[in-house]
Amino acid sequence: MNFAYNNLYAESIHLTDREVPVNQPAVPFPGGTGGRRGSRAALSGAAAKRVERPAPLRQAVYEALIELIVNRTLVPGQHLVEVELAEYLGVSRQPVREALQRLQTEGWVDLRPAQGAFVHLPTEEEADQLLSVRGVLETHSARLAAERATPEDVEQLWELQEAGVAALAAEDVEGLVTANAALHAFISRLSGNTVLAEMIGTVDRRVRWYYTPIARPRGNDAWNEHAELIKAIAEQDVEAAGRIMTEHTGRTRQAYHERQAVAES
Amino acid sequence: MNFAYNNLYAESIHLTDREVPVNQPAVPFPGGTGGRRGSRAALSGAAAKRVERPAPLRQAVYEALIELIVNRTLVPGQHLVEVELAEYLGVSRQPVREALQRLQTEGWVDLRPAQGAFVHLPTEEEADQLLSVRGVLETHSARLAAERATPEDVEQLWELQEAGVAALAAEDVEGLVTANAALHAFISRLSGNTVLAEMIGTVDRRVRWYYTPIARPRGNDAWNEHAELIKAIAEQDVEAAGRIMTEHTGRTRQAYHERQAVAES
DNA sequence: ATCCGGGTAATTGCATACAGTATGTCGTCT
DNA sequence: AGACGACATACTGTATGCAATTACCCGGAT
Repeated sequence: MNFAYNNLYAESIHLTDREVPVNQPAVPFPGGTGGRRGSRAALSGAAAKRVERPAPLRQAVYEALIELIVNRTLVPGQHLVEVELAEYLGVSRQPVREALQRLQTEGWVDLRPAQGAFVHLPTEEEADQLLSVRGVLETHSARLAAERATPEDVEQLWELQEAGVAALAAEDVEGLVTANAALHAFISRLSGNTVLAEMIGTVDRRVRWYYTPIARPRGNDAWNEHAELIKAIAEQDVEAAGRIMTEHTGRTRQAYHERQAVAES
Repeated sequence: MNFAYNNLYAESIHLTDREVPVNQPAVPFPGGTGGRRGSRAALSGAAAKRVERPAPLRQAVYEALIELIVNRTLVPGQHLVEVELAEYLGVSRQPVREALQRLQTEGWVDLRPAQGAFVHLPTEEEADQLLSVRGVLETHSARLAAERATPEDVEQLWELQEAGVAALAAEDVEGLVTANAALHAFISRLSGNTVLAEMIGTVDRRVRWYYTPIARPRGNDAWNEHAELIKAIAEQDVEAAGRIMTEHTGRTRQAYHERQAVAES
């Protein structure tokens, strides 16, 4: 049953965040085990992306598990048995455990001592709180983006907007979600605040997990609001950008609850 | 050299966040390995805290490492060799590795594939960004707290305030930092948003790491601002609470930079 | 002298083995 | 029949072993 081994590499080796493969600018640190790193002056300018590091298995496992959770193969509340995951992914328990550690701190699974990992089971209250936090972070990011966006950035924003509208017209739910994520991610990057952008990244990913089911009906309004937002950013209108983003995320939050209400009836 | 083994248990077994030792309300999950849990009707009402779970070593290691980082035993940029840490803490490499995973996602260390863990080396820019995000989160939390605080809560706030002022008078830097953390943590809990509170918790802890050196000079003003903030919360004045917190965190941020400027001269 | 090369030591990454703990089941006693 | 208790099983937690990669060191060539 370990067909997935290849799959794993073929599919999810886009080592996105974290796990920095770069070598730091050789800072001479005080304590340390002993300076083992020599200084190599040249080549410092070009931001050359080091190719093909031996991407650790834990990274691949981590991403594979998120994928399995998001697409509901692993359902909330499910007990994740380490050896099962390991066999399924064709690795040993070790990288699985390391991935689980990371998944825990990011809220995807809960680790119960001596009992193991369980796919996180979000309550409606928690989802609401997450959406609330998301609103605050996104608003801040929108304001900063409005301050700093260049015309080229705005150009890119419009392109992302078009992609989203196209997906909307094509009823491409998958594409819609992706486009939405891309737009918000780009704005967060425009903010120039890396810490903020990373935080939004993880929060949004979780939001998307809870929220995917309602992406469709909200689509129309959402992308109109996106257009408004881009306009505000283009005009560097900080207040407007912040206000629109607050409303935008607020409506998303509301849509979530309405959908919940329907789902329970 | 493994005297630290006892230390480790004696000192840092206050399993704070995460690692939920509670047994969930027995949700019947669809997939799962198979329902192994029986239902026990009685005793369900009383919220009895299950005592003394076998706290995993990784948890203790995690906390020990944070302590070592915060108190500068492990200096930023330092290469953390797994077997050294393991020997020092009196455990094997395994729990160390798991702790490092978690430390990475929370920004304490950087993991470079095939090279190991390095204590995170914060740039001034990053510290600024973190302080910026902190301001936003804390402001949100202050507003929510103002909405919901009961007179009893306000009472507690004043007690925390007194503790801080006392530490200030006694020139107790350690106590000052602790009191400050306690006050902010309490407010974040008052917000009623658990997700927000947790996020503030981790952000604040990192801020404290960067910021501890300047806690003293800023102390006086900070605690005056705290008093203002509590007043606003007591009057349930949401706008004022938010504004004061924004200013408060903004000043902290400014103080950080001024201190940096001094340090570099 | 500097740059390039091979060789060596050190360290990570992964796998496996063992021990401890919790759960489920069956039998027995009241 | 219900409840308690011992046994068996499954899974996690921890330790150890092995292979692969990396960084360092030193000698030789340019």
